[in-house]
Amino acid sequence: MRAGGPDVKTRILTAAKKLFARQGYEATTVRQICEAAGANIALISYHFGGKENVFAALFDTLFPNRQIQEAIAQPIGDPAEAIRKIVAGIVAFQLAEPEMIAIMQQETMIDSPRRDLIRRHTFPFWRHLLETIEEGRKRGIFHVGSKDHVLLSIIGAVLFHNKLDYFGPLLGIAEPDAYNGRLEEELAAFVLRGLGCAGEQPRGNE
Amino acid sequence: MRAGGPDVKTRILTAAKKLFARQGYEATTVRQICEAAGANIALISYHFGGKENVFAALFDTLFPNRQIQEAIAQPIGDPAEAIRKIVAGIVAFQLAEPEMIAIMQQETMIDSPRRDLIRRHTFPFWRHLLETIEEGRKRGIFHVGSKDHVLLSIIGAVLFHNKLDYFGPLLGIAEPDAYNGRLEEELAAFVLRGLGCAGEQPRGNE
DNA sequence: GTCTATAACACGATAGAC
DNA sequence: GTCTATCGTGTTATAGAC
Repeated sequence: MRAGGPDVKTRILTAAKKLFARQGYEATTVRQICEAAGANIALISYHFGGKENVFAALFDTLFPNRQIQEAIAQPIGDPAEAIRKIVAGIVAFQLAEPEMIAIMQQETMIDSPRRDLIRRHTFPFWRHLLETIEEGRKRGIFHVGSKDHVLLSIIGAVLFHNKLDYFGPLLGIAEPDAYNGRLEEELAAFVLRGLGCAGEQPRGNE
Repeated sequence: MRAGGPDVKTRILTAAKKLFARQGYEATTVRQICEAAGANIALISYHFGGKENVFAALFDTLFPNRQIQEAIAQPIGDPAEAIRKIVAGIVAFQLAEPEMIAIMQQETMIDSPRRDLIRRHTFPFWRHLLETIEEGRKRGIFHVGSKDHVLLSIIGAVLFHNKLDYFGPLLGIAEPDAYNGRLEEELAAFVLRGLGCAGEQPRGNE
């Protein structure tokens, strides 16, 4: 990234996002970030006040906090449709900011000093998902044993999709997948079937 | 961990496993490991030859490499039953060595120098899962659009269950889950429904 | 606002004594 | 096999010049 484009703060944020996502927070140094951003090493301290504040700034500026607030403010309505919207929202964010989801996942995996920050940003959305599951079960639309466990299954299933490249050596070469459909439909169908949603028919093998 | 128990190499491995799982590889220092193991700082170099070799030793000694070899050597048979066995195997390992799965997940999330090591240990098992999905689809038992994407959904759903504590603040207190069943049944049922396995009826809300 | 130079410290690894 | 003391390096952060 050359110094000609956006301002320094933005360049640092963009570079940090990319490196945090690829290497993890701990393995990424401020030297690396500044080099990638075409910025001097001292500018992280000057503009943000340290590496950890760069991390926090990422979630304040690039996480869809506002969209989440709006989404959870609306009544649930049809639980199956609400699930589709939730899945579609995650897929859209994954498409717009894949590194942010990667960072989020990393920080969920360890007991880091950033854990609470991540929770503050994500828990409202996950609470909305949990309430949707409860509503669907109450109405007899979803049929699951444990709402807590099924919540984890759904989050894990949806978020893990950005690890397709990790499994590249296992897929692709031998017998490429003929799938050309839209990811969000595939995912929503899997989740709704997992929820025991009767209306969701298994897809045929065309 | 006091020095009275197992030998030093074992104590170091146990301490490293715990700290890697909790904090991540990069955030864990050899000083921390040795302190927790009741061992001198120089003994990691002497017994293992460095921090990275401690990591590799963990997967050589504590990962169920032999069980995996045996499991994938057998013919698949009934795909639905094979899926149940795969899920049960993961749940059993998660019960026996939860830290190993946590470490595995972390290293899957980043592009680390340990990535290939993890792949070597885990890919045979994931390949077995993928082949089971293909077999079930070929027989018309499973109905999914993309075997690659559904593979990721399943792995994500099953592995993410060790993050129940992370979501603790979201669950439990307000409206505790009445679930008392066995996790492996719950998980296998979710996965098989997700696979569009017709025989798998949605569970009732008892 | 940006840079150089450096402080202050933690890291992994090991030489050498026992 | 275990320990102390230390080496060399890399880290974040910042003082001070411009």
